[in-house]
Amino acid sequence: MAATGETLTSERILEATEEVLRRHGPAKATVVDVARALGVSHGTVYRHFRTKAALREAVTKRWLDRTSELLAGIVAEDGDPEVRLRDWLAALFAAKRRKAGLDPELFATYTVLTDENGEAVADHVTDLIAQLTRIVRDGTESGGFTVSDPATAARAVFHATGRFHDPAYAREWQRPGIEDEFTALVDLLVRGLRSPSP
Amino acid sequence: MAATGETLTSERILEATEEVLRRHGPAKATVVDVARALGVSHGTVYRHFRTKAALREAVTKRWLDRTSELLAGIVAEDGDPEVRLRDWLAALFAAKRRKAGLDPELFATYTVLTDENGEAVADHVTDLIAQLTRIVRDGTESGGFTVSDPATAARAVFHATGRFHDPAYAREWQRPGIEDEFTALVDLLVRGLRSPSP
DNA sequence: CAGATGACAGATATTGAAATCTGTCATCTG
DNA sequence: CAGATGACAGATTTCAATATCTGTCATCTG
Repeated sequence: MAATGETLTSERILEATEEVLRRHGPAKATVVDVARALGVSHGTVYRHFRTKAALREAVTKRWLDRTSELLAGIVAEDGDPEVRLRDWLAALFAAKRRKAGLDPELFATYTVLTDENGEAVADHVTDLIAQLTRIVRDGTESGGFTVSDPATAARAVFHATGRFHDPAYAREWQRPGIEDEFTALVDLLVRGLRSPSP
Repeated sequence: MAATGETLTSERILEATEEVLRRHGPAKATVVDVARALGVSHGTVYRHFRTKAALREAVTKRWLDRTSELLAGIVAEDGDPEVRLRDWLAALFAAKRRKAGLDPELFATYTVLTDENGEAVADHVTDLIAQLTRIVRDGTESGGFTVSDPATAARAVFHATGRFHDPAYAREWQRPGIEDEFTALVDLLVRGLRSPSP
């Protein structure tokens, strides 16, 4: 019997799971904990998610999607593609750095989750590169950028800036001078995109 | 009493330590193992290295230095800086990828060692960026590159290519298409370095 | 009868006692 | 006496017993 009067939805299970992960961390968060938090038996949770791994993957996807949505707004703007590219990269860096700085434990928890859900991360990366591709293509069509293959260039830009968005580098995001390094790299990449063909 | 007639040098201890690490892996390699491999008591090893951590750090440095020396050869060549830059980056990628592919366990062992010796790695990175800076400066002076600060640009290039030399990405180095990604990124960076000032 | 339950088997994690290792140092040896 | 040794204390790791968890399913309930 549920402790609240609300219907038990997958959505509510995901919220409870996030809370349990926040409280106990990724190593100790169990399906039993999630069920207890919801006031149901753990068998009920398994009615909505086939396995614990599937539940954790769903939580991971939700988390990644929040970032995607934030950045999609910048892609949709109209304005100078170069400015949008810089804004997009800066927003990605800022979002990650903010999360890592604000609640390092929670960030570490999600880093564990992303490490164990390679496919969800790959999808997310595909999504982000598609967003970047759109900006680069806009820049190519409006004449600011001179790349032959926007998708390839976008992929290169994404991976080149990994140091500023890959959680593996989170430790470095607190260091002084990191902002300047970010700016120097983005400047170099933008110069490369604008450069007259070789 | 040593099993061989040779004098016990720090060098011989380092060689034995590498062998023990290769055989037992980073988690199980002990100072006692190293002493046994040399036919001496473990107290003797402590006469040459104050702690186990210092011993492992020395092994790590040796390993990193081998890569530095390899690349220093390319820096010293004379020839088109753009070509040297491409060669240098390709050599770094190839060396890492070769090691990771040839003996994944040993590579994993050294990845653990580098993870626990942040300072040695930082020195190594400083060294590599200094090498890159020399190439970029040459390119600037001979007119091929147009950057205002070669050291900053070199740092940006190094970090931009992290995906192709940071052991954290070793898994991706086996994937098809990785060569093309590498080429696309290096092309973009070189275009950025050559680009007329903004 | 749709949805929830909790007992259950096998897998995984925790725990605490025993074994091993690290680092020191008084002693030994060539 | 420079260099090596091995006994030792405290720290760390191993191992096996114990507890908890995951995932299933026969049963229950509104």
